[in-house]
Amino acid sequence: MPHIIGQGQCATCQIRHLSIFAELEDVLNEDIRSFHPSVMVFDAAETVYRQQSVANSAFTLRKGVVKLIKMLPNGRSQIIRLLRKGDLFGFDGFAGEAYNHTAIAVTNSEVCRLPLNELMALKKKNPEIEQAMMMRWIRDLREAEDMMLELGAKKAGERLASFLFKWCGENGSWQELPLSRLEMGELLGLTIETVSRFLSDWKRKGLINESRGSMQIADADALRELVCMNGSC
Amino acid sequence: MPHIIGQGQCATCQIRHLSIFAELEDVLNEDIRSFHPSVMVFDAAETVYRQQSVANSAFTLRKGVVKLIKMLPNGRSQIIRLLRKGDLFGFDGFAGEAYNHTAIAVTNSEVCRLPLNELMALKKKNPEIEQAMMMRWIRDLREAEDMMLELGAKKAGERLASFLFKWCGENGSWQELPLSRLEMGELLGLTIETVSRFLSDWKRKGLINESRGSMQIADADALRELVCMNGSC
DNA sequence: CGCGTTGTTGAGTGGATTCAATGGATGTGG
DNA sequence: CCACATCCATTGAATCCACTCAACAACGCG
Repeated sequence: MPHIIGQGQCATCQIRHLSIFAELEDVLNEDIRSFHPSVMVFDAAETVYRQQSVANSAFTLRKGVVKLIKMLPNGRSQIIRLLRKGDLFGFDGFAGEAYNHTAIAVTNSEVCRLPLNELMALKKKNPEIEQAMMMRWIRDLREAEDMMLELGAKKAGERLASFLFKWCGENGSWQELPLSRLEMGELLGLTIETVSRFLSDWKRKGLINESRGSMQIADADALRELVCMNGSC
Repeated sequence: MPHIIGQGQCATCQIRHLSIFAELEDVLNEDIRSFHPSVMVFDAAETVYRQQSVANSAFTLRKGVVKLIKMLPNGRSQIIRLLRKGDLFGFDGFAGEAYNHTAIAVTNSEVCRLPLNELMALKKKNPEIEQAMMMRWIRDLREAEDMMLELGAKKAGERLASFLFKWCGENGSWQELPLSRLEMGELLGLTIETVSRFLSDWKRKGLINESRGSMQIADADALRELVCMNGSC
Protein backbone atom coordinates (compact mmCIF):
# COMPACT_ATOMS: atom_id res chain seq x y z
CA MET A 1 0.00 0.00 0.00
CA PRO A 2 1.14 3.53 -0.76
CA HIS A 3 1.95 5.47 2.36
CA ILE A 4 3.33 8.75 3.57
CA ILE A 5 6.84 8.61 4.92
CA GLY A 6 7.08 12.18 6.08
CA GLN A 7 6.89 15.85 5.24
CA GLY A 8 9.23 17.13 2.54
CA GLN A 9 11.73 19.91 3.09
CA CYS A 10 11.61 21.58 -0.28
CA ALA A 11 14.27 24.13 0.55
CA THR A 12 16.87 21.40 1.08
CA CYS A 13 15.43 18.70 -1.18
CA GLN A 14 18.00 16.77 -3.19
CA ILE A 15 16.04 17.08 -6.39
CA ARG A 16 15.05 20.71 -5.95
CA HIS A 17 17.24 21.66 -8.90
CA LEU A 18 14.99 19.49 -11.08
CA SER A 19 11.73 20.72 -9.63
CA ILE A 20 9.52 23.72 -10.23
CA PHE A 21 11.25 25.33 -7.28
CA ALA A 22 14.63 25.23 -8.96
CA GLU A 23 14.62 28.91 -9.87
CA LEU A 24 13.87 30.11 -6.36
CA GLU A 25 17.44 31.06 -5.68
CA ASP A 26 16.71 32.46 -2.29
CA VAL A 27 16.86 29.34 -0.18
CA LEU A 28 15.74 31.43 2.75
CA ASN A 29 12.48 32.21 0.96
CA GLU A 30 9.85 32.05 3.64
CA ASP A 31 7.21 30.49 1.44
CA ILE A 32 9.28 27.56 0.36
CA ARG A 33 10.67 26.97 3.81
CA SER A 34 7.21 26.71 5.25
CA PHE A 35 5.87 24.49 2.47
CA HIS A 36 6.01 20.84 3.49
CA PRO A 37 4.39 18.51 0.99
CA SER A 38 3.82 14.91 1.96
CA VAL A 39 6.37 12.48 0.61
CA MET A 40 4.69 9.26 -0.45
CA VAL A 41 6.09 5.93 -1.52
CA PHE A 42 4.48 3.64 -4.04
CA ASP A 43 5.41 0.08 -4.89
CA ALA A 44 5.55 -0.93 -8.52
CA ALA A 45 2.06 -1.22 -10.03
CA GLU A 46 0.43 0.90 -7.33
CA THR A 47 -1.81 3.77 -8.38
CA VAL A 48 -1.00 7.38 -7.56
CA TYR A 49 -4.29 8.75 -8.83
CA ARG A 50 -7.10 7.66 -11.10
CA GLN A 51 -8.62 9.20 -14.18
CA GLN A 52 -11.88 11.03 -13.43
CA SER A 53 -11.13 11.55 -9.78
CA VAL A 54 -10.99 15.05 -8.37
CA ALA A 55 -7.60 16.63 -8.96
CA ASN A 56 -6.87 18.33 -5.68
CA SER A 57 -3.14 17.65 -5.69
CA ALA A 58 -0.31 17.87 -8.17
CA PHE A 59 2.79 15.72 -7.77
CA THR A 60 6.51 15.75 -8.31
CA LEU A 61 8.36 12.51 -8.89
CA ARG A 62 11.40 12.19 -6.63
CA LYS A 63 12.50 8.68 -7.43
CA GLY A 64 11.51 5.87 -9.73
CA VAL A 65 9.42 5.77 -12.89
CA VAL A 66 5.72 6.50 -13.17
CA LYS A 67 3.47 5.97 -16.17
CA LEU A 68 0.42 7.98 -17.12
CA ILE A 69 -2.15 5.86 -18.91
CA LYS A 70 -5.56 6.14 -20.47
CA MET A 71 -7.86 3.18 -20.90
CA LEU A 72 -10.63 2.29 -23.29
CA PRO A 73 -13.80 0.63 -21.97
CA ASN A 74 -12.75 -2.56 -23.76
CA GLY A 75 -9.49 -2.83 -21.87
CA ARG A 76 -6.99 -1.60 -24.43
CA SER A 77 -4.74 0.98 -22.88
CA GLN A 78 -2.24 3.59 -23.92
CA ILE A 79 0.68 4.99 -21.98
CA ILE A 80 0.50 8.74 -22.47
CA ARG A 81 3.79 9.61 -20.84
CA LEU A 82 6.64 8.17 -18.84
CA LEU A 83 7.80 10.25 -15.90
CA ARG A 84 11.26 10.45 -14.45
CA LYS A 85 12.89 12.19 -11.53
CA GLY A 86 11.83 15.82 -11.20
CA ASP A 87 8.76 15.62 -13.44
CA LEU A 88 5.61 17.48 -12.42
CA PHE A 89 2.31 15.71 -13.04
CA GLY A 90 -1.35 15.63 -12.15
CA PHE A 91 -1.97 19.35 -12.47
CA ASP A 92 -5.37 19.17 -14.17
CA GLY A 93 -6.84 20.79 -11.08
CA PHE A 94 -5.28 24.07 -12.11
CA ALA A 95 -7.86 24.17 -14.90
CA GLY A 96 -10.63 23.01 -12.60
CA GLU A 97 -10.70 19.61 -14.25
CA ALA A 98 -10.55 16.06 -12.96
CA TYR A 99 -7.51 13.97 -13.78
CA ASN A 100 -7.49 13.06 -17.44
CA HIS A 101 -5.42 9.91 -17.02
CA THR A 102 -4.36 7.39 -14.41
CA ALA A 103 -0.89 7.51 -12.83
CA ILE A 104 0.72 4.20 -11.90
CA ALA A 105 4.18 3.50 -10.51
CA VAL A 106 6.27 1.39 -12.88
CA THR A 107 9.03 0.87 -10.32
CA ASN A 108 9.07 1.54 -6.62
CA SER A 109 8.74 5.30 -6.46
CA GLU A 110 8.79 8.33 -4.23
CA VAL A 111 6.41 11.15 -4.93
CA CYS A 112 5.84 14.60 -3.40
CA ARG A 113 2.20 15.44 -3.05
CA LEU A 114 1.55 19.13 -3.61
CA PRO A 115 -1.91 20.21 -2.44
CA LEU A 116 -3.43 22.34 -5.14
CA ASN A 117 -4.53 25.25 -3.00
CA GLU A 118 -1.11 25.60 -1.35
CA LEU A 119 0.66 25.31 -4.68
CA MET A 120 -1.62 27.91 -6.18
CA ALA A 121 -0.93 30.33 -3.37
CA LEU A 122 2.79 29.70 -3.70
CA LYS A 123 2.63 30.24 -7.43
CA LYS A 124 0.73 33.48 -7.06
CA LYS A 125 3.33 34.93 -4.72
CA ASN A 126 6.38 33.65 -6.59
CA PRO A 127 6.43 34.38 -10.29
CA GLU A 128 9.44 32.11 -10.75
CA ILE A 129 7.21 29.14 -9.97
CA GLU A 130 4.60 30.35 -12.38
CA GLN A 131 7.31 30.66 -15.00
CA ALA A 132 8.74 27.23 -14.27
CA MET A 133 5.34 25.62 -14.57
CA MET A 134 4.63 27.39 -17.82
CA MET A 135 7.92 26.14 -19.26
CA ARG A 136 6.98 22.62 -18.28
CA TRP A 137 3.52 22.77 -19.77
CA ILE A 138 4.91 24.00 -23.05
CA ARG A 139 7.58 21.32 -23.02
CA ASP A 140 4.99 18.66 -22.17
CA LEU A 141 2.86 19.84 -25.03
CA ARG A 142 5.79 19.70 -27.43
CA GLU A 143 6.55 16.16 -26.37
CA ALA A 144 2.92 15.22 -26.79
CA GLU A 145 3.07 16.60 -30.32
CA ASP A 146 6.18 14.56 -31.02
CA MET A 147 4.43 11.49 -29.72
CA MET A 148 1.44 12.06 -31.96
CA LEU A 149 3.81 12.04 -34.91
CA GLU A 150 5.28 8.78 -33.71
CA LEU A 151 1.92 7.11 -33.27
CA GLY A 152 0.27 8.49 -36.37
CA ALA A 153 2.98 8.45 -38.97
CA LYS A 154 5.50 5.76 -38.11
CA LYS A 155 5.59 1.99 -38.44
CA ALA A 156 6.25 -0.43 -35.64
CA GLY A 157 10.01 -0.70 -36.06
CA GLU A 158 10.41 3.03 -36.49
CA ARG A 159 8.46 3.77 -33.32
CA LEU A 160 10.42 1.28 -31.29
CA ALA A 161 13.77 2.49 -32.58
CA SER A 162 12.82 6.15 -31.96
CA PHE A 163 11.85 5.25 -28.44
CA LEU A 164 15.13 3.46 -27.78
CA PHE A 165 17.13 6.34 -29.19
CA LYS A 166 15.26 8.77 -26.99
CA TRP A 167 15.59 6.62 -23.88
CA CYS A 168 19.15 5.33 -24.29
CA GLY A 169 20.76 8.09 -26.31
CA GLU A 170 23.02 7.36 -29.27
CA ASN A 171 26.33 7.07 -27.50
CA GLY A 172 26.19 3.37 -26.71
CA SER A 173 25.70 3.82 -22.99
CA TRP A 174 23.70 1.39 -20.88
CA GLN A 175 20.42 2.71 -19.53
CA GLU A 176 17.95 1.22 -17.12
CA LEU A 177 14.73 0.45 -18.94
CA PRO A 178 12.26 -0.79 -16.37
CA LEU A 179 9.47 -1.47 -18.85
CA SER A 180 8.02 -4.83 -19.72
CA ARG A 181 7.35 -5.72 -23.35
CA LEU A 182 3.71 -5.15 -22.61
CA GLU A 183 4.38 -1.64 -21.37
CA MET A 184 6.56 -0.75 -24.35
CA GLY A 185 3.69 -1.93 -26.51
CA GLU A 186 1.18 0.17 -24.61
CA LEU A 187 3.43 3.18 -25.02
CA LEU A 188 3.96 2.72 -28.75
CA GLY A 189 0.58 1.37 -29.74
CA LEU A 190 1.91 -2.12 -30.48
CA THR A 191 1.40 -5.63 -29.14
CA ILE A 192 3.74 -7.53 -26.87
CA GLU A 193 4.67 -9.86 -29.69
CA THR A 194 5.55 -7.15 -32.15
CA VAL A 195 7.83 -5.47 -29.63
CA SER A 196 9.44 -8.78 -28.75
CA ARG A 197 10.02 -9.72 -32.39
CA PHE A 198 11.82 -6.49 -33.24
CA LEU A 199 13.96 -6.51 -30.12
CA SER A 200 14.92 -10.15 -30.62
CA ASP A 201 15.80 -9.49 -34.23
CA TRP A 202 17.95 -6.48 -33.37
CA LYS A 203 19.68 -8.41 -30.62
CA ARG A 204 20.48 -11.26 -33.01
CA LYS A 205 21.97 -8.69 -35.40
CA GLY A 206 24.07 -7.18 -32.60
CA LEU A 207 22.43 -3.77 -32.84
CA ILE A 208 21.28 -3.65 -29.25
CA ASN A 209 22.04 -5.46 -26.01
CA GLU A 210 19.86 -6.12 -23.01
CA SER A 211 20.68 -7.33 -19.55
CA ARG A 212 18.74 -7.35 -16.29
CA GLY A 213 16.40 -4.55 -17.20
CA SER A 214 18.99 -2.40 -18.89
CA MET A 215 19.42 -1.66 -22.56
CA GLN A 216 22.27 -0.53 -24.76
CA ILE A 217 22.26 0.58 -28.37
CA ALA A 218 25.38 -1.14 -29.63
CA ASP A 219 25.34 0.20 -33.16
CA ALA A 220 23.16 3.26 -33.54
CA ASP A 221 24.15 3.90 -37.14
CA ALA A 222 23.34 0.37 -38.23
CA LEU A 223 20.04 0.42 -36.38
CA ARG A 224 19.08 3.70 -37.99
CA GLU A 225 20.24 2.35 -41.34
CA LEU A 226 18.14 -0.77 -40.96
CA VAL A 227 14.96 0.78 -39.63
CA CYS A 228 14.81 4.29 -40.98
CA MET A 229 15.85 3.51 -44.52
CA ASN A 230 14.25 6.42 -46.37
CA GLY A 231 14.35 9.10 -43.75
CA SER A 232 11.36 7.71 -41.91
CA CYS A 233 12.63 8.63 -38.46
CA MET B 1 0.19 35.79 -50.26
CA PRO B 2 -0.56 36.36 -46.58
CA HIS B 3 -0.81 40.02 -45.75
CA ILE B 4 -1.65 42.38 -42.94
CA ILE B 5 -5.04 44.03 -43.20
CA GLY B 6 -4.74 46.30 -40.21
CA GLN B 7 -4.14 46.66 -36.49
CA GLY B 8 -6.53 44.84 -34.20
CA GLN B 9 -8.61 46.57 -31.54
CA CYS B 10 -8.58 43.90 -28.87
CA ALA B 11 -10.82 45.82 -26.52
CA THR B 12 -13.68 45.77 -29.02
CA CYS B 13 -12.80 42.61 -30.94
CA GLN B 14 -15.78 40.43 -31.85
CA ILE B 15 -14.08 37.26 -30.67
CA ARG B 16 -12.62 38.72 -27.51
CA HIS B 17 -14.92 36.53 -25.44
CA LEU B 18 -13.16 33.51 -26.96
CA SER B 19 -9.64 34.84 -26.58
CA ILE B 20 -7.13 34.95 -23.76
CA PHE B 21 -8.38 38.47 -23.06
CA ALA B 22 -11.89 37.27 -22.30
CA GLU B 23 -11.49 37.59 -18.55
CA LEU B 24 -10.29 41.17 -18.62
CA GLU B 25 -13.62 42.57 -17.62
CA ASP B 26 -12.44 46.11 -17.50
CA VAL B 27 -12.81 47.13 -21.12
CA LEU B 28 -11.15 50.38 -20.24
CA ASN B 29 -8.02 48.55 -19.22
CA GLU B 30 -5.16 50.69 -20.47
CA ASP B 31 -2.97 47.77 -21.47
CA ILE B 32 -5.48 46.08 -23.68
CA ARG B 33 -6.60 49.32 -25.24
CA SER B 34 -3.08 50.17 -26.28
CA PHE B 35 -2.30 46.68 -27.58
CA HIS B 36 -2.81 46.50 -31.33
CA PRO B 37 -1.72 43.19 -32.82
CA SER B 38 -1.53 42.90 -36.59
CA VAL B 39 -4.48 41.17 -38.19
CA MET B 40 -3.32 38.93 -41.01
CA VAL B 41 -5.24 37.04 -43.65
CA PHE B 42 -4.14 33.75 -45.13
CA ASP B 43 -5.59 31.94 -48.11
CA ALA B 44 -6.19 28.22 -47.83
CA ALA B 45 -2.90 26.27 -47.93
CA GLU B 46 -0.78 29.26 -46.96
CA THR B 47 1.70 28.92 -44.14
CA VAL B 48 1.42 30.93 -40.92
CA TYR B 49 4.75 29.76 -39.53
CA ARG B 50 7.19 26.95 -40.05
CA GLN B 51 8.59 24.34 -37.72
CA GLN B 52 12.11 25.21 -36.53
CA SER B 53 11.77 28.92 -37.21
CA VAL B 54 12.19 31.39 -34.36
CA ALA B 55 8.99 31.75 -32.37
CA ASN B 56 8.78 35.48 -31.80
CA SER B 57 5.01 35.69 -32.10
CA ALA B 58 2.02 33.80 -30.82
CA PHE B 59 -1.29 33.88 -32.70
CA THR B 60 -5.01 33.85 -32.15
CA LEU B 61 -7.29 32.51 -34.84
CA ARG B 62 -10.12 34.92 -35.61
CA LYS B 63 -11.73 33.19 -38.55
CA GLY B 64 -11.32 29.99 -40.54
CA VAL B 65 -9.55 26.74 -39.76
CA VAL B 66 -5.81 26.24 -39.31
CA LYS B 67 -3.94 22.95 -39.01
CA LEU B 68 -0.75 22.32 -37.08
CA ILE B 69 1.36 19.65 -38.72
CA LYS B 70 4.63 17.83 -38.25
CA MET B 71 6.50 16.20 -41.09
CA LEU B 72 8.89 13.33 -41.39
CA PRO B 73 11.94 13.63 -43.66
CA ASN B 74 10.34 11.08 -45.97
CA GLY B 75 7.27 13.20 -46.56
CA ARG B 76 4.73 11.47 -44.33
CA SER B 77 2.96 14.03 -42.22
CA GLN B 78 0.72 14.20 -39.20
CA ILE B 79 -1.82 16.83 -38.28
CA ILE B 80 -1.22 17.57 -34.60
CA ARG B 81 -4.21 19.77 -34.05
CA LEU B 82 -7.04 21.56 -35.79
CA LEU B 83 -7.65 25.13 -34.68
CA ARG B 84 -10.93 26.98 -34.67
CA LYS B 85 -12.04 30.49 -33.87
CA GLY B 86 -10.51 31.81 -30.65
CA ASP B 87 -7.70 29.27 -30.38
CA LEU B 88 -4.26 30.42 -29.26
CA PHE B 89 -1.28 28.86 -31.02
CA GLY B 90 2.39 29.23 -31.72
CA PHE B 91 3.46 30.03 -28.16
CA ASP B 92 6.64 27.96 -28.07
CA GLY B 93 8.58 31.19 -27.71
CA PHE B 94 7.37 31.44 -24.13
CA ALA B 95 9.66 28.54 -23.37
CA GLY B 96 12.46 29.98 -25.45
CA GLU B 97 11.96 27.34 -28.12
CA ALA B 98 11.47 27.45 -31.86
CA TYR B 99 8.13 26.39 -33.28
CA ASN B 100 7.67 22.66 -32.93
CA HIS B 101 5.27 22.31 -35.83
CA THR B 102 4.13 24.09 -38.97
CA ALA B 103 0.87 26.06 -39.06
CA ILE B 104 -1.06 26.06 -42.33
CA ALA B 105 -4.43 27.58 -43.15
CA VAL B 106 -6.99 24.95 -44.13
CA THR B 107 -9.55 27.52 -45.23
CA ASN B 108 -9.17 31.23 -45.82
CA SER B 109 -8.35 32.53 -42.38
CA GLU B 110 -7.81 35.60 -40.27
CA VAL B 111 -5.18 35.56 -37.59
CA CYS B 112 -4.05 38.01 -34.93
CA ARG B 113 -0.32 38.15 -34.58
CA LEU B 114 0.73 38.72 -30.97
CA PRO B 115 4.39 39.74 -30.66
CA LEU B 116 5.92 37.70 -27.90
CA ASN B 117 7.58 40.48 -25.98
CA GLU B 118 4.40 42.57 -25.88
CA LEU B 119 2.30 39.60 -24.91
CA MET B 120 4.75 38.71 -22.17
CA ALA B 121 4.62 42.21 -20.76
CA LEU B 122 0.84 42.17 -20.91
CA LYS B 123 0.73 38.82 -19.19
CA LYS B 124 3.06 39.97 -16.46
CA LYS B 125 0.88 42.94 -15.62
CA ASN B 126 -2.47 41.16 -15.91
CA PRO B 127 -2.76 37.92 -14.00
CA GLU B 128 -6.07 37.14 -15.74
CA ILE B 129 -4.16 36.65 -18.98
CA GLU B 130 -1.63 34.43 -17.27
CA GLN B 131 -4.51 32.41 -15.88
CA ALA B 132 -6.30 32.19 -19.23
CA MET B 133 -3.15 30.96 -20.95
CA MET B 134 -2.54 28.38 -18.25
CA MET B 135 -6.07 27.05 -18.67
CA ARG B 136 -5.50 26.73 -22.38
CA TRP B 137 -2.20 24.93 -22.04
CA ILE B 138 -3.71 22.43 -19.71
CA ARG B 139 -6.69 21.95 -21.99
CA ASP B 140 -4.39 21.57 -24.99
CA LEU B 141 -2.39 18.99 -23.13
CA ARG B 142 -5.50 17.06 -22.21
CA GLU B 143 -6.62 17.02 -25.80
CA ALA B 144 -3.20 15.88 -26.88
CA GLU B 145 -3.47 13.01 -24.40
CA ASP B 146 -6.86 12.09 -25.80
CA MET B 147 -5.40 12.11 -29.29
CA MET B 148 -2.58 9.80 -28.25
CA LEU B 149 -5.17 7.32 -27.09
CA GLU B 150 -6.95 7.61 -30.43
CA LEU B 151 -3.79 7.07 -32.43
CA GLY B 152 -2.25 4.39 -30.26
CA ALA B 153 -5.18 2.26 -29.20
CA LYS B 154 -7.93 2.53 -31.78
CA LYS B 155 -8.52 1.03 -35.18
CA ALA B 156 -9.23 2.99 -38.35
CA GLY B 157 -13.02 2.99 -38.13
CA GLU B 158 -12.97 3.80 -34.45
CA ARG B 159 -10.67 6.76 -34.97
CA LEU B 160 -12.74 8.14 -37.81
CA ALA B 161 -16.01 7.74 -35.94
CA SER B 162 -14.56 9.36 -32.80
CA PHE B 163 -13.38 12.26 -34.88
CA LEU B 164 -16.79 12.72 -36.49
CA PHE B 165 -18.52 12.56 -33.13
CA LYS B 166 -16.17 15.18 -31.76
CA TRP B 167 -16.50 17.46 -34.77
CA CYS B 168 -20.21 17.10 -35.51
CA GLY B 169 -21.63 16.29 -32.12
CA GLU B 170 -24.21 13.58 -31.58
CA ASN B 171 -27.39 15.57 -32.16
CA GLY B 172 -27.64 15.10 -35.91
CA SER B 173 -26.76 18.69 -36.77
CA TRP B 174 -24.91 19.63 -39.94
CA GLN B 175 -21.37 20.90 -39.42
CA GLU B 176 -18.89 22.38 -41.85
CA LEU B 177 -15.99 20.03 -42.26
CA PRO B 178 -13.48 21.73 -44.49
CA LEU B 179 -11.02 18.83 -44.57
CA SER B 180 -10.09 16.77 -47.58
CA ARG B 181 -9.88 13.00 -47.28
CA LEU B 182 -6.14 13.40 -47.31
CA GLU B 183 -6.25 15.76 -44.35
CA MET B 184 -8.56 13.52 -42.37
CA GLY B 185 -6.07 10.77 -43.03
CA GLU B 186 -3.16 12.89 -41.88
CA LEU B 187 -5.04 13.74 -38.72
CA LEU B 188 -5.95 10.17 -37.88
CA GLY B 189 -2.87 8.36 -39.12
CA LEU B 190 -4.70 6.73 -42.04
CA THR B 191 -4.52 6.79 -45.80
CA ILE B 192 -6.88 8.62 -48.14
CA GLU B 193 -8.36 5.35 -49.32
CA THR B 194 -9.11 4.03 -45.86
CA VAL B 195 -10.91 7.23 -44.93
CA SER B 196 -12.84 7.21 -48.18
CA ARG B 197 -13.87 3.57 -47.80
CA PHE B 198 -15.30 4.01 -44.32
CA LEU B 199 -17.14 7.22 -45.18
CA SER B 200 -18.62 5.70 -48.35
CA ASP B 201 -19.70 2.65 -46.43
CA TRP B 202 -21.36 4.68 -43.69
CA LYS B 203 -23.07 6.87 -46.28
CA ARG B 204 -24.44 3.82 -48.09
CA LYS B 205 -25.77 2.59 -44.77
CA GLY B 206 -27.40 5.95 -44.09
CA LEU B 207 -25.39 6.58 -40.93
CA ILE B 208 -23.91 9.86 -42.11
CA ASN B 209 -24.61 12.43 -44.82
CA GLU B 210 -22.26 14.76 -46.63
CA SER B 211 -22.90 17.71 -48.83
CA ARG B 212 -20.70 20.54 -50.09
CA GLY B 213 -18.09 20.28 -47.36
CA SER B 214 -20.56 19.70 -44.56
CA MET B 215 -21.22 16.54 -42.64
CA GLN B 216 -24.08 15.19 -40.57
CA ILE B 217 -24.26 12.16 -38.34
CA ALA B 218 -27.68 10.84 -39.26
CA ASP B 219 -27.78 7.94 -36.84
CA ALA B 220 -25.28 8.29 -34.03
CA ASP B 221 -26.49 5.24 -32.16
CA ALA B 222 -26.24 2.97 -35.19
CA LEU B 223 -22.81 4.32 -36.05
CA ARG B 224 -21.60 3.72 -32.53
CA GLU B 225 -23.22 0.30 -32.56
CA LEU B 226 -21.51 -0.62 -35.81
CA VAL B 227 -18.05 0.71 -35.09
CA CYS B 228 -17.57 0.54 -31.36
CA MET B 229 -19.01 -2.89 -30.81
CA ASN B 230 -17.23 -3.92 -27.63
CA GLY B 231 -16.72 -0.59 -25.98
CA SER B 232 -13.79 0.33 -28.17
CA CYS B 233 -14.66 4.02 -28.35
C1' DC C 1 -14.70 21.39 -73.65
C1' DG C 2 -10.29 19.64 -71.72
C1' DC C 3 -7.71 19.65 -67.70
C1' DG C 4 -6.28 19.08 -62.99
C1' DT C 5 -7.67 17.88 -58.63
C1' DT C 6 -10.07 15.06 -55.41
C1' DG C 7 -12.76 11.09 -54.28
C1' DT C 8 -14.19 6.25 -55.10
C1' DT C 9 -13.64 1.48 -55.75
C1' DG C 10 -11.24 -2.96 -56.73
C1' DA C 11 -7.47 -6.28 -56.37
C1' DG C 12 -3.43 -7.75 -54.31
C1' DT C 13 0.12 -7.30 -50.82
C1' DG C 14 2.14 -6.86 -46.58
C1' DG C 15 2.61 -5.58 -41.88
C1' DA C 16 0.97 -6.23 -37.48
C1' DT C 17 -2.24 -8.78 -34.79
C1' DT C 18 -4.21 -12.90 -32.90
C1' DC C 19 -3.91 -17.44 -31.36
C1' DA C 20 -1.16 -20.92 -29.57
C1' DA C 21 2.75 -23.39 -27.83
C1' DT C 22 7.19 -23.25 -25.75
C1' DG C 23 11.01 -21.54 -23.05
C1' DG C 24 13.21 -19.16 -19.29
C1' DA C 25 13.48 -16.79 -15.08
C1' DT C 26 11.99 -16.14 -10.40
C1' DG C 27 9.95 -17.42 -6.18
C1' DT C 28 7.60 -20.54 -2.80
C1' DG C 29 6.79 -24.36 -0.03
C1' DG C 30 7.62 -29.00 0.97
C1' DC D 1 17.41 -28.82 -3.07
C1' DC D 2 13.84 -29.92 -5.99
C1' DA D 3 9.02 -29.74 -7.71
C1' DC D 4 5.87 -26.65 -8.93
C1' DA D 5 3.54 -22.38 -9.99
C1' DT D 6 3.73 -17.97 -11.99
C1' DC D 7 5.05 -14.48 -14.80
C1' DC D 8 7.20 -12.72 -18.80
C1' DA D 9 9.42 -13.31 -23.19
C1' DT D 10 10.01 -15.76 -27.45
C1' DT D 11 8.72 -17.92 -31.64
C1' DG D 12 5.66 -19.92 -35.20
C1' DA D 13 1.45 -20.08 -37.98
C1' DA D 14 -2.63 -18.17 -39.57
C1' DT D 15 -5.57 -14.29 -40.02
C1' DC D 16 -6.99 -9.77 -40.84
C1' DC D 17 -6.74 -4.99 -41.24
C1' DA D 18 -4.96 -1.31 -43.56
C1' DC D 19 -1.81 -0.05 -47.20
C1' DT D 20 -0.24 0.10 -52.01
C1' DC D 21 -1.08 0.23 -56.68
C1' DA D 22 -4.16 1.14 -60.24
C1' DA D 23 -8.15 2.51 -62.82
C1' DC D 24 -11.92 5.29 -63.08
C1' DA D 25 -15.52 8.73 -61.74
C1' DA D 26 -16.92 13.25 -60.19
C1' DC D 27 -16.21 17.86 -59.70
C1' DG D 28 -14.74 22.56 -60.40
C1' DC D 29 -12.35 25.77 -63.26
C1' DG D 30 -10.23 28.10 -66.98
